[in-house]
Amino acid sequence: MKATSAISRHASQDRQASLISSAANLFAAKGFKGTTTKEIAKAAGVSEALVFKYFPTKRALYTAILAEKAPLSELLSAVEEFARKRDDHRVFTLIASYRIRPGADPTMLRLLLFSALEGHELADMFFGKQHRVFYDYLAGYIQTRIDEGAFHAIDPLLAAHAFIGMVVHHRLLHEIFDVPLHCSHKDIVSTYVELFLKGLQPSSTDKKRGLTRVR
Amino acid sequence: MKATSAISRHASQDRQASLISSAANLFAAKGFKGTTTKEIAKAAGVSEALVFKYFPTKRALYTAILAEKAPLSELLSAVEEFARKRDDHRVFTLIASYRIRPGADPTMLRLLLFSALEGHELADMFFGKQHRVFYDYLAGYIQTRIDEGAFHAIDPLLAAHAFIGMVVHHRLLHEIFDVPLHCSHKDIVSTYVELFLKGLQPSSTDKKRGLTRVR
DNA sequence: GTCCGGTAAGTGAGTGATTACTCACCCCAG
DNA sequence: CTGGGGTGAGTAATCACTCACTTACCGGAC
Repeated sequence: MKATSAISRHASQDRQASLISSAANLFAAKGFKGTTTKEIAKAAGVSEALVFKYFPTKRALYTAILAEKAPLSELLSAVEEFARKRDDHRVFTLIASYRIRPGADPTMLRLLLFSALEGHELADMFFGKQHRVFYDYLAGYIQTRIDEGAFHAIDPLLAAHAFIGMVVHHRLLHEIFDVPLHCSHKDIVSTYVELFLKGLQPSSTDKKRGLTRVR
Repeated sequence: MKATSAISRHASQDRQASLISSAANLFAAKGFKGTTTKEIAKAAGVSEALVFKYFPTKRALYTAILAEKAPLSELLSAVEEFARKRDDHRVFTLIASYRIRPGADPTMLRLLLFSALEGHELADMFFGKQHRVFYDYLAGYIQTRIDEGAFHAIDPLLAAHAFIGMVVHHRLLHEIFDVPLHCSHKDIVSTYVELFLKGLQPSSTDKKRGLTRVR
């Protein structure tokens, strides 16, 4: 009551943020169409009318969620450090451990999938502009290792897809389809990394021929 | 008009089937909540009221879609033939080529994902009872190859997840996220199969020790 | 202090459109 | 003339969104 002006000087921003996070959770849980503005308001503890004071439409609230989500930059810079050292295991372990964010946040995978399925622009913005960079980066790293002869000749983008596919699929099974993990996360990561790196080992014929197919 | 009674003696069954397929397409495209009964009726070329003559509720129509979808048995028996011959390449190529059905039908992946996200029982029935058998089968095959010393010691279920993950992820990117394929389907399959099989090759230490970890 | 006025935060009670679903009725083959 | 396939015109509920309105808070004028 008294300290209101000091503590919540930016009350409107707080409201906006809490609306966004409430909405993100609900959209992730039940989809855009499956979530009502009344529910969002209730979850944020305000009246439905107020939602429309902050966001002109339900859709605007939806797209606003985007701005809240962190980019991949932190992960990429961490990965780059190991990449510079040509430490394959660390590079891929790191990537697998981060489990191909959206933010390691379990709601983001659902949100992303819902967006893609429902055909919203969110999927394009999120996946197209942020996530796809990641695949390209990984493919680039694999390409340089191929050039160095550390990996055998393979389509690097396909290899990147394969690795991320293994990890993401596991996350998908676990988080979306409720398949229980039958071993620890650490075991999963190390098994996948080893399997993948072994699959990329240069074959004897490659070494002989010095083959490095470029895409 | 004239031959109606002869040709469509089972008019009601035809109607039912066309309603189911129309509904399946729409649910796959826009989700359960995103599809209206009016749209379904229009797509099937009947009045909205008729929909409710055949199915008591929208949800009943949804669950009825299940019965229409073929089980995995054909794929499994084809795979089993190669499995008996211990022809790893053929086994995995076949699996990858079938692209981990639902029926090679592109709508089924969307339908399955929507179901899982929206939390319908369809996901449980479809994935739980049909699809999961497939993972277990694959894991079983991998286990026997490990026992024979053809593959190195690895958690077989994890390996099965990894392989199917690679393929499904690719399908996901392509069909759900509209990522263009940058090489032919055949190339993708053979690359993935080779990568995977190479990753499973027994290491020299395994051979020496005759290691076959069982889960 | 206190009174004023302007402004932003917040709401209850709607609005028209859309939803899943119903019902009285029609049509026509047997 | 009867019964099943088929429909137009509803209905109550719910939806996203609006509006008239109250309350709370602020900086000054006196």
